Amino acid sequence: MPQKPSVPKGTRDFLPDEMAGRNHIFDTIRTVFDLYGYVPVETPAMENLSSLLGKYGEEGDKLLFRILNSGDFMGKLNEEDRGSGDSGRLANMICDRGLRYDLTVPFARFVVQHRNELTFPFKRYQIQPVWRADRPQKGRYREFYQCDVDVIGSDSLLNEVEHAIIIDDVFVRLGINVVIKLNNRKILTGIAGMIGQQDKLTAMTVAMDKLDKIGLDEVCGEMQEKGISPDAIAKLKPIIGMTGSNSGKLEELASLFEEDGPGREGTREMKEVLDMLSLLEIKNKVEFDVALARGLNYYTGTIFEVKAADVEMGSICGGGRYDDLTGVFGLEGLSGVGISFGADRIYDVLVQTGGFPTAVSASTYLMFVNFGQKEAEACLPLLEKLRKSGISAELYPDSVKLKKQMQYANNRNITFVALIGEEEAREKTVTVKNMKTGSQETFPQDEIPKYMGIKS
RNA sequence: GUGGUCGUAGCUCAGUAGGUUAGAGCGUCAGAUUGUGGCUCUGAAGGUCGCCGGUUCGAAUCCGGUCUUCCACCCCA
Repeated sequence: MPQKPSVPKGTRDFLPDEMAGRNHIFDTIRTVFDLYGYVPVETPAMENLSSLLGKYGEEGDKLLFRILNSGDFMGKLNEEDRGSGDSGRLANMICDRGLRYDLTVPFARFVVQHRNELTFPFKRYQIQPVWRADRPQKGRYREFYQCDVDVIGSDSLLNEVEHAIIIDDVFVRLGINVVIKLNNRKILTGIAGMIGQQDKLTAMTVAMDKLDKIGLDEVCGEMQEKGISPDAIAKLKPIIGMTGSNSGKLEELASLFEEDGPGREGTREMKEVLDMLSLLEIKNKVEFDVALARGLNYYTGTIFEVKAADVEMGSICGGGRYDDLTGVFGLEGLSGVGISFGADRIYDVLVQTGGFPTAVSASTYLMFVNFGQKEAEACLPLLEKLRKSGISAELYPDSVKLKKQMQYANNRNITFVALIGEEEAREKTVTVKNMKTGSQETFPQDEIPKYMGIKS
């Protein structure tokens, strides 16, 4: 009984044409990461659940893919656990591992584990898939690639500046216009304190983050629902609705905070980052946005979010500073900052903007037609010679009709087809046809590399 | 996780008052053209109409469930 083949919800296959586009993205990002002095690492697809749970907030825990233990895991449970019907509780007992949800938390684990083998500040990049049991939508997948760069073991705001430049550099190279939004968690903390709602910080920021989407009134409405007093909302409204230049907004904001509080510190940091950035030639728009919050709750300082300027898509890059992510793994006082590029969304953006380079994916440059065992054998030394000189070449594997072999070459965008039939084999010649122009010529086999050299 | 939506040939889609053999374009394959692709012409293959069940004499069509797609919420890359 043949079953209809399929892949799990939210996952995808990638065909060669798509891979060309994806590799273009990965190559560009990797080139930039290398250029700024970051080194690559990889970590396993699965982590111990204990490393993952509790790092992303309640929502994150729900979206973790859990891996069922091997062996007789049910036999080890007592009656009460087995029959409890509490699937959440049961899952915790029969799953010890899970698929990673992002690259930052595994990296924190990695840093603590290998601290004695690393040189700090440690600048690493990591390009690997992550998994989230989210409900799929446009630009939202259950398996997708993140491209992370992080510096760990340095408090300097130079790192934030560097990451902003990396963002700009990557998107300029990819030909995507973006808006780089910046904020600082300390500013948000300061605001919450100022309006007397420290305990409602999360509810406040979650609501504020929706400003772009639902507008000021709706944001205020949501905050009211979440139990923030009307008094506090009234104070908050002018802050959220603040407009003007980055420095103007910052100054206005700073004046509202008390001298030594986190709010003042946040504005000071933000100003420093923006001032340094103004010394550089950033092509994309950099915007200080008080309403930017970001969900992951381990961020403590600067936060980043990048959106495509010309396409409606969620954020295509995001990140921030986390002061104590390694603390939970037993290494205190190590601050890090990092950003993550979402390769799959970037791909979707490029598809929509038509931004992929037009060059067709390079495949074989020259193909030998197969006229039979003997003739094919005459091609082998030539194949070898071409490949050694860096020309990608292949021999059609089966001795089938010429028409079919030509069609194959045509479909695969192969530039040259070389024919060594009975006559050519006898005369030690080869006929090379240029598939783009349709012209062909016959010459001694020795001259193939020369011919290719001239033509390439 | 909540609400909605989609699913017909490899691809893009037609096809309902429920009624014989479910169609088109593109692609594929074969031939016209025995050593020459793209263009043209001719022909062919290819479908349990997502899956399971129900209503009916009869279901691609109506109903229920399920899976998938896409969308909103939630959250995020």
